[in-house]
Amino acid sequence: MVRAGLDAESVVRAGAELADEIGFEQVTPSELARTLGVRTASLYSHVRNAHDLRTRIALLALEELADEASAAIAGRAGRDALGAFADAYRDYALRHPGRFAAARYRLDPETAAASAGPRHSRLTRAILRGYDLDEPRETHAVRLLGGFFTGYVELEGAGGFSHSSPGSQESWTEILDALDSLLRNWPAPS
Amino acid sequence: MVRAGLDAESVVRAGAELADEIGFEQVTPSELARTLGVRTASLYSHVRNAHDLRTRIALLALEELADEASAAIAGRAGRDALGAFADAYRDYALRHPGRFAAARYRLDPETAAASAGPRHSRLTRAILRGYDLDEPRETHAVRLLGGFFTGYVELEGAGGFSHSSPGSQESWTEILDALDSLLRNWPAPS
DNA sequence: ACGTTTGCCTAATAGTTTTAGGCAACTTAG
DNA sequence: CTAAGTTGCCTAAAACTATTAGGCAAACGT
Repeated sequence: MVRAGLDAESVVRAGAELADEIGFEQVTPSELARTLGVRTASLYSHVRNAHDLRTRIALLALEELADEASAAIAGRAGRDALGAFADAYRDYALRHPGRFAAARYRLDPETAAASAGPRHSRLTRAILRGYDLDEPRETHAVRLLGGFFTGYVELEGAGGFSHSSPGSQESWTEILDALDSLLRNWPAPS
Repeated sequence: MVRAGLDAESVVRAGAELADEIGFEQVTPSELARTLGVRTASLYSHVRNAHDLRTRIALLALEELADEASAAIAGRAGRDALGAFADAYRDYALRHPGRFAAARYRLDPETAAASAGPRHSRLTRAILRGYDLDEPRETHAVRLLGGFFTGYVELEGAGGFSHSSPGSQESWTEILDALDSLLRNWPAPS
């Protein structure tokens, strides 16, 4: 019998691949086993259960996303860094819709804390160093950016901006300009 | 045999209720049947299949959300309307996490077009009337707000802002002030 | 009261998730 | 180069889930 030669990592990687093709929700042990050409039960040596499989795909996606964002902002600052970071995020989502959905899979608190999630906040903070915001404003700004990137890309992926003009790319650029301007002129607290 | 007296509407309503309790992803025909005290097969007279059940819950949630947002902005304008709208959104999500997740369920284009989704855009546009933005800026602003509300609430729900100060409520208010200021001073196109 | 509608049931089929135990394909050490 | 150990995959089996078909009786309109 010829072995497929799988291990935990290759299984999760194949799961991520599959997610991009058929959607994260549709990634199940049985479906994944089918595409790998093995019996469903065989996956259980590499992954604890369906939830564990999804969790590992989520962790992989968070890591990849942080890596790409990190590379994108290296050597940049201000509006330049903001644009590069935002584009890294959006490009990843468009290129890997299933992985991006995975990145929003609900993790239990301990897993989330040990994930690349916190790295995302740190990267966002790094960008904000180019704008001098004091605390707590910097934290507000991190949350504004994180929320906006997440939500915009989700709505775009759901087709919310198709069939209407202007195109999504134009809105994206203009909104980044607007946010850049806001970060440079954050209003005084009321 | 005592009947439960269900019909399509009550089944969907119970499904929404269940979603808030155990999470939208976990709402399945069998789980719903269990809570309703009927056999799984019985639900199939009211709902075509599992996907149809979820779609109907999504449509209900979109409708409810639009109703609440609409009521919230009645008689308000400017920062006042913006805050009321945003709070309606966020309050709904905190009060009904399962329904809110349902509202982001991927609908096929025709269903989406016939849903309350477009009403959400119209409501957002109504708010923006208080700020005079010309096209295409108004569209950009709709997308900025829609994206931000969606994403912020999602991250908050996932626990992204717990265990760190300042509290989420403070960020929320400050960010709304900041967005209000941005809408009044949207930068000229580059 | 009568027929119609409809809400729910049982029965059956096909597929998914997960556990247990086994064997053969590789790997490593003597 | 063989013996021992590890590991990757398999079959078998139990417990669910999704879905279809057909039937009966409760409720409803006349």
